Amino acid sequence: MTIKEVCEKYDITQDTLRYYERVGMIPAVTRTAGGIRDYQESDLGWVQLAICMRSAGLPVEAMIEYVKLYQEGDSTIPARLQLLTDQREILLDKRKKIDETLNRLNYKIARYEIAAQTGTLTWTGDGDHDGCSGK
Amino acid sequence: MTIKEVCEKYDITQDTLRYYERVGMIPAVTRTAGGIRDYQESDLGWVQLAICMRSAGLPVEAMIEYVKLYQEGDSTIPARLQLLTDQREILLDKRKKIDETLNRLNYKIARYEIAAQTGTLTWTGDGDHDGCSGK
DNA sequence: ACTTGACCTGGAGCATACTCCATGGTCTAT
DNA sequence: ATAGACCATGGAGTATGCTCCAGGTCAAGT
Repeated sequence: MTIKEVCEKYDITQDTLRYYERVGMIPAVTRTAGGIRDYQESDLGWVQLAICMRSAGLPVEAMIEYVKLYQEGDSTIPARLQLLTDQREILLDKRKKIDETLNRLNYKIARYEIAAQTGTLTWTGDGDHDGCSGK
Repeated sequence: MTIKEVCEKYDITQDTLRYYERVGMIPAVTRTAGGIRDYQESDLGWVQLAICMRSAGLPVEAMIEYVKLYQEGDSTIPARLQLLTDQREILLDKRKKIDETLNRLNYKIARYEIAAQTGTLTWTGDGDHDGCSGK
């Protein structure tokens, strides 16, 4: 599979894909004799993983480390497990923050929907400036 | 309340707080006669909101726009409602991506926990290179 | 063999969001 | 009224994660 096809498949740019490989976020991709990338299934697996991790906002650095450990063989399994659980923690935190912000947004949106009718914002009067207090 | 106290209260640096004000992510903070920031409750409300939105990863740009609209008065209520719902959409998407990545991480972690015992990774044999396929 | 389009590399450039000075003013206690 | 702590501003610098060339190579069709 050419880089162009992979990019279309995953909706990502060629530059990004080459960048991922260059920094070591994915292992070196299979090449033709002429030096042109020819993605195999296993290469695609890494591409998918990289895209998935990045889409959740995990640092490029973490993936680089993971790939590095992977290439060092089975002795790094405990280290990889540690890395994965660390990243999971980070994502759980992140999701918590998002949920908090969603609560706040929902509260504000509810007030704004009323305000859009009346033309003026109603106040809770609890010092909640513009509905910003969250809670 | 001085900038120092606010920073300690919200665990943020003075530079960041001044930056937020400078770019317009929060409205101009109350000052003493000498020009020193003296945060009032209403100022704190905005600080809280800014920190909350940023902690969820919403762009600084969006907050700047929101504050700008807020300062233009009630006529911008519909625009503000729109902005808030747009940002909510973004957060919902983001949470979805995180959940997908968490699923994938959980799957990998489960396999690694077994691998940490046996010393080798077990394979699903479905072309799921290193458990990367997600699904 | 030649054209043409896709691909290659290395390196510079860019957007976002801070972060870090240097220089100078404010304030409080002695 | 002077030290010492804290604060202000403007601007430069940094980290992250791409993104965009320039100049050259590779490969498929004619």
